[in-house]
Amino acid sequence: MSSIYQVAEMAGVSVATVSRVINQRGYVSEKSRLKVQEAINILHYTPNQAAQSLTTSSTKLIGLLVPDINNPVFLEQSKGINDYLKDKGYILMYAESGEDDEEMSNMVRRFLSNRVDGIILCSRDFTQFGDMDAIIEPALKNNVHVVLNGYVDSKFEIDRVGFDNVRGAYLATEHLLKMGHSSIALIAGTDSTISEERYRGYREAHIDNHVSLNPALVVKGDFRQHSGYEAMLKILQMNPRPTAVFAMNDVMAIGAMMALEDHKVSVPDEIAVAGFDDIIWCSLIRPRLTSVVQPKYEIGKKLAEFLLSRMNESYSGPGRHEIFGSRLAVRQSTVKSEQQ
Amino acid sequence: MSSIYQVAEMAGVSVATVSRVINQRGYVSEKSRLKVQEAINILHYTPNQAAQSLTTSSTKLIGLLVPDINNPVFLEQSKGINDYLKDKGYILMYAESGEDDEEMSNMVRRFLSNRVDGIILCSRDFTQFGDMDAIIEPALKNNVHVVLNGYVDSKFEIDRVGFDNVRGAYLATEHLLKMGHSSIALIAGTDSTISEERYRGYREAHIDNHVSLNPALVVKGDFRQHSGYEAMLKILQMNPRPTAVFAMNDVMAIGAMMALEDHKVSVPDEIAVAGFDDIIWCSLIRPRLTSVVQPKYEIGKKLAEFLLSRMNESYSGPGRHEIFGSRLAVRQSTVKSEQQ
DNA sequence: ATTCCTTGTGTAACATGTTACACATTTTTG
DNA sequence: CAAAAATGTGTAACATGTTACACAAGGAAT
Repeated sequence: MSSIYQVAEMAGVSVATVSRVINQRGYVSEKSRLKVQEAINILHYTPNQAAQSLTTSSTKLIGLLVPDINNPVFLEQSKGINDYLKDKGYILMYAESGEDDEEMSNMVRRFLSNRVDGIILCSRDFTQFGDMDAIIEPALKNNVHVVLNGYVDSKFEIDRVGFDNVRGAYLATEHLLKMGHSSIALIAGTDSTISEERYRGYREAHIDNHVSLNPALVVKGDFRQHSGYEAMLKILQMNPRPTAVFAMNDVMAIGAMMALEDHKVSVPDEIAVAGFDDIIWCSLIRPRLTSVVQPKYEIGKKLAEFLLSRMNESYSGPGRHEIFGSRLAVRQSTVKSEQQ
Repeated sequence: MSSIYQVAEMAGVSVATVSRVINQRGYVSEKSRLKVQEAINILHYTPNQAAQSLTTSSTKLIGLLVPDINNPVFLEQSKGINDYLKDKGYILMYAESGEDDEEMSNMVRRFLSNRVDGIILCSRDFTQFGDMDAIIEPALKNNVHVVLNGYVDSKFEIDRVGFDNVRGAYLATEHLLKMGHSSIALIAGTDSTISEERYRGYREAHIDNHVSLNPALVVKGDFRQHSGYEAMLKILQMNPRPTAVFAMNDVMAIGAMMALEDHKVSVPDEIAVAGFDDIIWCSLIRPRLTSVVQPKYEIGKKLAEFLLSRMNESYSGPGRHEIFGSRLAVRQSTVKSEQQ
């Protein structure tokens, strides 16, 4: 790898001059500039970011930690983050962490070691981490800002971007109730704030519409497709059988629909299904899946925006918490053909 | 950010000793080790990768350039790459480049600037780039190895991982012919080696099965969903109307199926549809889409493997070219119900 | 007792870039 | 024309690690 010294030597100038040419700063004569430029081309020289960041103490690197790159929700969020950061000259260091304290901590350390300028942490739920503060403390103590997508109780002033889960679940449940269903099974996710909030929406919609809640209708899943499938098998055994199902995320809803397909139960005529997240698969599957729309892309952008404003110190107050609102996308899976 | 000097001072030893503790190299007394460890904990110290890589000239960073993170094909490939690299201590720098010379070149430069240890370039087709060699030359000239997924003519000794497109297209076409279709429309992709090869498979299957080729049955798309939709509209206008369609990738096949759905043409009874890539969506859509299985995950792993073997110099011969074989996943979209 | 390992630690050079400061020219101003 | 300002360039210090080499001290071998 060629260094600035080699360029300087070839161009017959000092390293300071080369540096000035590259960074377009200070005075450089046209003649010197040309000679330097030529040397750079011949040597295919690129400044070493590592060395650069030693002096500037900025790497233009942002660490992004997501639980699962394959999950369409995080994928689209990442896209929002990337789009916002890209033209500001930042580049992402992606890492996948599963949902596990240990690994998360390691990746944060790895990011710090790479002296990222900031860190974005995404999770389905941070409450599961024993001590989230312990994970982010090393970053904060070293003046690297962190923003989160999700929920945490933290003693630090952290910016968070969230989503109105209560309202979203409320909308989906209300819609099902309005479609005439009075017995709506719920496929829940793992114990977490998200699950709690979505449950609360489900509950409140029942109360507001004067429909009694039946705890027996709640089946626990784990946010993954297979658990949706299994949950639906249990629901099919129920007597009387519910006429609608609300799953706490789309992936489980799709698993549920597959179970219904395998058992030749028609959707939505025999059982209506609604999901949450509005991932792209909702429009692919037939019948198309009714789902709560989460502005994933915008959430990603907002995360990036929060982070950048912290980094360039245009904001440094208490932790901000932006909550994005909900909308329901009504599709075939909840609307009987004769009602269309 | 704390540095090794601060740790050394706090522990009352020299920086060399701290370095030895961190890298577990050389002799360090237990007493010193403990003092250093404690200082590290108190300061939340992490070695600066940038400074580290100055001396070791290794960053443990691998640059990965994909045209579109949202495309399931590249996503799964990335997963394969990431899984292989992760436990070897490497971390990925993802970048998305669209399919454009300029941007690609920039990102490679950016990677070099970050002194990545190696670069993986993915593309649907490299032949579209005027001068691929110009893009990778800066890397190679600086001793940074590059591996590619796809096709290129290069004067350099580059490892490539490809896929047997001819055979894949052959299998899909043959399958359709065997199902009794003699008029098979082809939804082609953009001009590229991939398209050419997939066309060749389509052609050869016809010849081997003594079915005459009809150029009028070929409709051009661009590998994207919408173009598949449009192409199918044209196919529906044909007279006589073909009874089967083979799309050069799944995304277009799915677009085509949506067009058929909108026009109430039943799949596979009136028109059979087959795609290429076997993305996850094939099993989501109804009827499930018959598709050529590309071992995307394995391709990703192989890319990473090739790169690493170059990097640690366990291989340094001429450019290798591994071609993965094909298999057809026959699903509902090509098999009429009474034949099942 | 003398020589030779083994263990433990520090000093200083080096990796690559940025930049404050010094110095030399030119050009402009009064 | 002298003084002041603008332009152009180099030297050296610094950012943060790694590591070769020097030096000490304690035992073991001769």
